[in-house]
Amino acid sequence: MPRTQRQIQEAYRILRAHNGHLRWWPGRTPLEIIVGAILTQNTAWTNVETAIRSMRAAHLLSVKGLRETPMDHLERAIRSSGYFRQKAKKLKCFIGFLDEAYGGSVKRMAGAPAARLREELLSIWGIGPETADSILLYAFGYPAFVVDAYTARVAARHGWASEKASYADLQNLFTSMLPHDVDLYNDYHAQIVWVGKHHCRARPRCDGCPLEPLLGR
DNA sequence: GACCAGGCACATC
DNA sequence: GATGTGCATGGT
Repeated sequence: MPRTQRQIQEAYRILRAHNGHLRWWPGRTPLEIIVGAILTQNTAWTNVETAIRSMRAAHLLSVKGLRETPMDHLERAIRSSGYFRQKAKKLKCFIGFLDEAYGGSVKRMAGAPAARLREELLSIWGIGPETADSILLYAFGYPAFVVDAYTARVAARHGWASEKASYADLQNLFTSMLPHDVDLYNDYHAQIVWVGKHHCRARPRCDGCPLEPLLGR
């Protein structure tokens, strides 16, 4: 087996043994996961948690609530998540699509084929590849491997990909090296975020990183 | 007070 | 296709 494939598989074994299954996504319903996926764009999750609590208190965590609430009210509720005017618009755009294409039913949407869903999600203003794949994987349970800034960093640090690899490059890398398994994709992404937060930052703290033994091999 | 955080759209070359 | 910029809050 090639070095890169061996390392990508070994990295998961190490992280899984270190952390156990991380049980992502931290959201109660598919709609809440979709909302979280939009709110966490380039934003610390702690800020998103505050926004979600505030939305719940204001009864905005439902299709009806999101559809009917005035823009300024929604903006106030999600203020803590940053870019709140943009994100309020993004949430409204998603609900607009959901109403138009699936009669406002998340459950009906979840039944559509994955390839069609990805195209549709990407056509919605404010939803790019990472958000689309997060929704496919964590809200709808399709095997979409999620790539984020941490994925790029970890892959570059370990020599699995070039530093300027595109989103599609990185996604192809992992999906070609791993079994196509929803539960594996779910946890692998969560584990990469864990490594990113604790070790593989812009200024990496490789000392004590469970993946340190892989470096230089 | 800089720097960073589970991106994306848009303008410009 | 690659590169630059605006969007905004809250923690370190």
